[in-house]
Amino acid sequence: MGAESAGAQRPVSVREVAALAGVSLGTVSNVLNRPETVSAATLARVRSAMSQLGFVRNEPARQLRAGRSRTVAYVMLDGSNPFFTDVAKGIEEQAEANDLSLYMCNSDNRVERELSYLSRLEQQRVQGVLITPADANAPILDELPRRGTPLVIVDRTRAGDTHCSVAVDDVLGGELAVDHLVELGHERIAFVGGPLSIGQVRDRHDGALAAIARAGLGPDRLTHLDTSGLTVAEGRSAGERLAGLSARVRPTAVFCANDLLAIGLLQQCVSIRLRVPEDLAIVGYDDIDFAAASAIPLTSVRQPRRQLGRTAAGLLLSEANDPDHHHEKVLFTPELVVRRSSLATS
Amino acid sequence: MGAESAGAQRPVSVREVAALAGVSLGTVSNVLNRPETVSAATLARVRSAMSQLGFVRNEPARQLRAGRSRTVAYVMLDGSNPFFTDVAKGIEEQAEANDLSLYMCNSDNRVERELSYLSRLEQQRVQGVLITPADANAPILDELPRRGTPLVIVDRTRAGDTHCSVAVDDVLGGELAVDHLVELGHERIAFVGGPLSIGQVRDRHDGALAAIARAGLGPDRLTHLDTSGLTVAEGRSAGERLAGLSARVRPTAVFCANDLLAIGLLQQCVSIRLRVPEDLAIVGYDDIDFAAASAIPLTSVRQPRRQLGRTAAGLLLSEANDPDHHHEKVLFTPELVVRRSSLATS
DNA sequence: GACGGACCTTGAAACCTTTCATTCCGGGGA
DNA sequence: TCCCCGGAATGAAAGGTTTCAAGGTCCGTC
Repeated sequence: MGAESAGAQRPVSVREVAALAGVSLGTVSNVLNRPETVSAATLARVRSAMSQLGFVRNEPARQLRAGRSRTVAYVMLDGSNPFFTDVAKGIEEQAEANDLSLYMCNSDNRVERELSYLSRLEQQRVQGVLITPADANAPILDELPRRGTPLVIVDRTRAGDTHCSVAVDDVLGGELAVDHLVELGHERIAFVGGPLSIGQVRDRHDGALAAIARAGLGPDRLTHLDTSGLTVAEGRSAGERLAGLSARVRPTAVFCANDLLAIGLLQQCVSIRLRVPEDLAIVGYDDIDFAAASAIPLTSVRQPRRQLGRTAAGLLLSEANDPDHHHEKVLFTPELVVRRSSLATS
Repeated sequence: MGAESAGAQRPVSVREVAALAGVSLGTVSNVLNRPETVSAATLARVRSAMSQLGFVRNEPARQLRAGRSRTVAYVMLDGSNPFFTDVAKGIEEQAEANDLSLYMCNSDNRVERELSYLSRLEQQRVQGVLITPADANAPILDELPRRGTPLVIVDRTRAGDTHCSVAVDDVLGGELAVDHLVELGHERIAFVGGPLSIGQVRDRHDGALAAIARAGLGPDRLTHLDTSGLTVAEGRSAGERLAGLSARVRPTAVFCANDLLAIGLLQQCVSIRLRVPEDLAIVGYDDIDFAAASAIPLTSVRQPRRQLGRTAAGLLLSEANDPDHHHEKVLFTPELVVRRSSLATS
């Protein structure tokens, strides 16, 4: 059974369509690309031949001839972090509006995968690449545009005016979070997140330090609980380490580098009956949808995710199509959303 | 500033590499595809010419000549549902192991987007398509394979032996969930989810009904709270509707068609001080990572997500490469994971 | 010194589409 | 009746890569 379906017969080309319709290749092409120049009768005949044969345009051939593709790509840092899938939605909106396909690739925070995707995309001759890089200083990020593939950096920036980039002010975000905690009277605060090699983490940490300093507290008041990634599991493990400390030295508040960490941490706190926010106030970062839905609704630093994506895609299209495009760095402002996890009320 | 960077100069072709290295086109091609047949000296010369000129292989041209691409695609139903991104990871593993690129597309549950992606992918001549379809009966799902693009259905099945598919027994999953609630003594149960046009929802509902019947309860004991989608927000709104009922008629337990709904519902319950599980037991579906991390850890029906993806990709590759491939339907068994949200203990 | 063979390299053809200068055709105006 | 014109259709060329049969070179052997 099903044996007859195995044969993937050679696909139909314009040549065969032309033969069946009794016209030349050029006419078939005109039907596809400039139907208004073809007489009604011919149009109908060719179209009927197409559907009769099941003709499908060969995009690679088209692209080879045209020299440019109708595709952009987004290489995201972590496909299972809702923050990035939301950014991707913004990109998608913009791509759709311009009749482009969007390919999403997930580097999963691994530099070698990022490299492999970028090289593949370059070979595909995509119209441009959006990327949240694992390593913002990777040389490949320079090479692509130099060789003709526009590239926009998303959720990161980079010194120099070699790229467009769209980001959110992570230092400010860190300040907002810790300012809030300081205002609530906390004086022993932990920063949970890592590795610091991730730019976003470093910036948020710097912001936290700045806020501590501005509050007149010593830098020793900000403990750094390092993690090896920004996942729920890592948050849980940070929670264990925190729980191991005696109440006297334990921080009274935690600022997590993202919401996944915060959610993991929160979960661990709940399971060991550490009260949030009474025993430990928690602030996350990103304000993903799950933040509001977690054990104790999470105070978090919100970033304009959709808009980030839309803007980035817009810049990419400009770079790809506008001959006198100038690189531009857009920096959005984050916003603190206060919820129960940081408010020691009733 | 930055003006000199605008020029996307014509990319380098093998022809220029050959000229610089002083060899023929064929030799350059050999260097790329069969380096072992080229003498060491020539190899070095050609490679140096390549890097000197910044040569990048033109994949569309390659594909045109070769007649097949090195790419597979996954069209997913909802990019912001962690379930699907986890499935995607499984697919990715398999693709990576076979040196294929994976393109992810997000149909966002909209049939017209699904159609548009499928048609684009077909034109791209991808090696095959994995899809979790919005409409499992869409005729396009037949047309693609008929015209030569293998297609595997993920997390759904379909009558007939026209496609490979990989799914999880959703009817059984529904039974597991409701069996559990019935065993706990619940006799007024609600099923939250919709629209029923989504196959997964229908099957889980059917399973729930079967369990109710098997327990000797009338079908009226299973209320259906319809939703217009499977999102956190819809779950919240279902929670509001539930809260509007007086305690006498309100169900004592809820089975949600997926975890996003359950998380939204849970959040709503917490905020209106409906106790979970004492006043309302909740069971979700998918066991996404956030399920364990939610307000009250969520009882949920676990599906082997990664394996689903891996297996599906494996079938796709078999269909694309094995001349005597036979269509196969794989059905995995779900598993109930019991957590606090359904256990009325201390 | 000629021959066979191993090892490299070559060049033309093919993949499918699009473009564009050219040809064809019928009709209206002079 | 002839010419010209516009609309419609044509066909060759181009785009970058890969394949493959054929050609070339060098060495060892007889």
